[in-house]
Amino acid sequence: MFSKTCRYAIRAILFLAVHTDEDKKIGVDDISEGLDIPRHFLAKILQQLTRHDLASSSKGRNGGFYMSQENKSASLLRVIESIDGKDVFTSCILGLPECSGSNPCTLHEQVKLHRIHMLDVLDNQSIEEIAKNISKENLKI
Amino acid sequence: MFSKTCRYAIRAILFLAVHTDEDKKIGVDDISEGLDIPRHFLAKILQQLTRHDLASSSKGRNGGFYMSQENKSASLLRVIESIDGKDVFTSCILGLPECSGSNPCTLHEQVKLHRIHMLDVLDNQSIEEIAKNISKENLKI
DNA sequence: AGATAAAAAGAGTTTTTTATCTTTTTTAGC
DNA sequence: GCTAAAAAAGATAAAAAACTCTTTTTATCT
Repeated sequence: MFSKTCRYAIRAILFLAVHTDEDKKIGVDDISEGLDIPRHFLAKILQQLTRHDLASSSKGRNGGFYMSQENKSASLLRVIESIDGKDVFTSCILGLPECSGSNPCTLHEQVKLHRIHMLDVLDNQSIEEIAKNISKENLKI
Repeated sequence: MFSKTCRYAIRAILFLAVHTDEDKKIGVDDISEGLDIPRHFLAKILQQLTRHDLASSSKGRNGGFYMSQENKSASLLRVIESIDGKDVFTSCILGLPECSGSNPCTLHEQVKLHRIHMLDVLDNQSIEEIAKNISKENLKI
């Protein structure tokens, strides 16, 4: 479904959403340990996410990564799209370049509903809401 | 969603289902041309599919690939699983090894329905049925 | 039997993804 | 100003996926 990088990104974002805010930052090492994701690779991903305004960071002593209130109001879909590309859920499932509603591939109609549902799940709730649910239900990240 | 190899495999299978049967075989070159898939790579994929009994082949002069009636009665899910592995639709969407119903990850419940629907679409119709629909509706492969 | 045409098998190569290592820049505290 | 601690950036390495080329095996036709 998603690339490994993307799965790491989702988990990192949710981890940050649960554990940080404007006045509670956290370093790559701690995130890496908490999620069991390779340190340096994770650092690259976090850089990418902050560049895309999906997370925040501050350099220097007492610095670290965190999610601002604004960051937390975004949807997971934006995270996914920033890593795996805009068209993960819209491009043809068979990889045909000119597949569309008017010129559909075999699976086009059949997969349509499923994708709409998936988009719905990923776009119609904020990262903050998911984070609250994680804390409440004690879910794994 | 699926690996490139898997998408090629699906298309090759559907192409064979539409264009061949026990007495009408077709060579790799023609399939490769018809679908615009790299020849040698496609050959490997077809070998893999025949080894898994999802397509058939005969060597030597007048040989080629084809789908037997039995082959055509399988579902696309089997094709997908034979290439991308058994657990494309069952493994954790975040890649967590021990994610399950009793010990779910954040997205587990939210994605569950969607996956069941997808499985349904891919498992509850035979390749033959899909092929007939392709011919009838003149759909792209 | 020999030639030919096909898939099968094996052995690369290239590209992309994933991961690591090193250096630079920035900030805070002393 | 100096030091320490952090992210940012750059460069490299390893692994996996995608793709290619060559040889071998098998069947058929003449």
